[in-house]
Amino acid sequence: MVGDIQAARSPLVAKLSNFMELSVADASVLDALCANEESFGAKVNLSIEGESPRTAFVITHGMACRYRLMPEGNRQLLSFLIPGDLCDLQGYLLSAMDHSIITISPTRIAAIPREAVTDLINRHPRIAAALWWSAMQEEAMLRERIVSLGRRGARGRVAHILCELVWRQMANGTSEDHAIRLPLTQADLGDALGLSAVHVNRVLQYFRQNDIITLEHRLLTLLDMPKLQDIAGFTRDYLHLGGTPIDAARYLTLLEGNLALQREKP
Amino acid sequence: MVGDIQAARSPLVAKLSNFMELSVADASVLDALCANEESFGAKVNLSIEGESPRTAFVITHGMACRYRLMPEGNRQLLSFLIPGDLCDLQGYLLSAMDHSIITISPTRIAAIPREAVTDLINRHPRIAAALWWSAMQEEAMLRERIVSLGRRGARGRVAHILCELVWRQMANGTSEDHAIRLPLTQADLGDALGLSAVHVNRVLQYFRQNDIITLEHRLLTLLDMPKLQDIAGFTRDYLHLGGTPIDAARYLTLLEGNLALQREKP
DNA sequence: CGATCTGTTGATATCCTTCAATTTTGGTGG
DNA sequence: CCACCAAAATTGAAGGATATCAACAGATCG
Repeated sequence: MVGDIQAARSPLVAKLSNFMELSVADASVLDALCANEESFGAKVNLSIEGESPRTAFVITHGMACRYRLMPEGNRQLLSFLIPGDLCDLQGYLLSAMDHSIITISPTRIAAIPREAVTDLINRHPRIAAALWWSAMQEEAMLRERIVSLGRRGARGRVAHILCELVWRQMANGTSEDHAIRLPLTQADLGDALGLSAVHVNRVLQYFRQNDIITLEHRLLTLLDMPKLQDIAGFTRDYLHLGGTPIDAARYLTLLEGNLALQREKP
Repeated sequence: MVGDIQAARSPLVAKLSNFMELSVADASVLDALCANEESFGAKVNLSIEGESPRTAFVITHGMACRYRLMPEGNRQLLSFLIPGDLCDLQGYLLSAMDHSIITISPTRIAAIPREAVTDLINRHPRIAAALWWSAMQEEAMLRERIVSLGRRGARGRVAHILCELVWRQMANGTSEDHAIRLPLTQADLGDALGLSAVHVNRVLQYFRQNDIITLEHRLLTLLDMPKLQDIAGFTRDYLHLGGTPIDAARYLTLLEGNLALQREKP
């Protein structure tokens, strides 16, 4: 389900296609969401903790992250946002952000008006389901990070996040064969993994010396993905890239049918 | 917004009332969800990693937790589930659980059929919004746990989780004045916080010796909540207990109006 | 009322941090 | 295109927070 046909499509469509076959109509609805792009440079705050959330948006290019600033001045990165990621779809329900979002590399995002979200949910049950799937995937990634921070050593943590980023980029059609652009500094990785930048460096050295990865000029290549996954204890299960259960698919078809019926009536 | 009137209500209604004033009709719709209770003893698995998710459910009594088992045999607890918590509302979209759920103390849950969820979303926009709010709160708690594991020391972690549990129980009408039932062992706390049980013990000793808490016979009392919150760097902001932004409330009223109009037509 | 969890305490080990110095890389203006 | 500056990466040494091991005391439950 990963890669292939989606490669040509927008990252959003490619990503959601991992969940479920989308019709051409569905795909164009999704692509329409990405119409109004805005560009930002690196290290620009898109949202700030305490302020009210910006409109929902999709990442179309580049990379950003959610983070929290601690009283002592250090950071904790919470998640990375890559093309195809949907952010804060229901954010308008909250009065204040509980964390901030900042771009890492130059990034483009497309705002999604509140009404568009409501419309998708009311009139496109299949896409709505895909959005929920996406939200559940995001939650699963947060849980996986908790597992990393709680129970994996430094090597496992670094290995795991590298695997995750590569798999995510394979899923959104943005990677070239186990190699991805990785615009993160070692300090960024440390802030994401609860490690010091120095220690991240030593772990990366170790991976390089054992021919597991190369990482230079912001380009990461996994030379030995099985080994890296083994060090991480990585399974891609939590990304739920395997498609929908049959009865869920049937249920969605049923909902679509009901909706068509309703529309004919008046 | 916390406590008071909700105390008499079901935990679910009490919890969602922190987000938005609910009508009597809304409350009875929610209470109807809790109709079919099932009882479980302590340490009973409600869901198992790899198996297909059970129907969505609400916790009505007791306590459970989500967790992952590591290859070496140790556990990482991911979140605690307490009365009023909604679980896996859209779970039927996934083919396999990526973690397990186990009861901690004897627990009662009420299954929510898939159709009930769809119905809420289509016909009760206000309740649907409350469900989203609840989901966003859950996500925020996961992020906060990441912050704890990544950037807080042992004392901060323990302090933080205690504060969180107390605030959550205040929000669902289950606490008595800074005191709550805490059916967790020190090993459980360690598994949740990425600490050894031994170290959790030492931290608790420290809190007791400094008259910050008492914890005996599974009853936790915060003697000095400000101090504990200070040690934790705890703010309740991320729980979003402060109510809806005005324009979101207006928007929900608008949606309800549209819906009523639609219903009159045929 | 004995068996088994749970909690408590001390001693030792380890992984990771912090600090500090140096090199390398990357970006920017002349 | 080169010189220069700031940011990032690298390396070594020393210290600290927490894990692990082990033994015992207390609580809980059939």
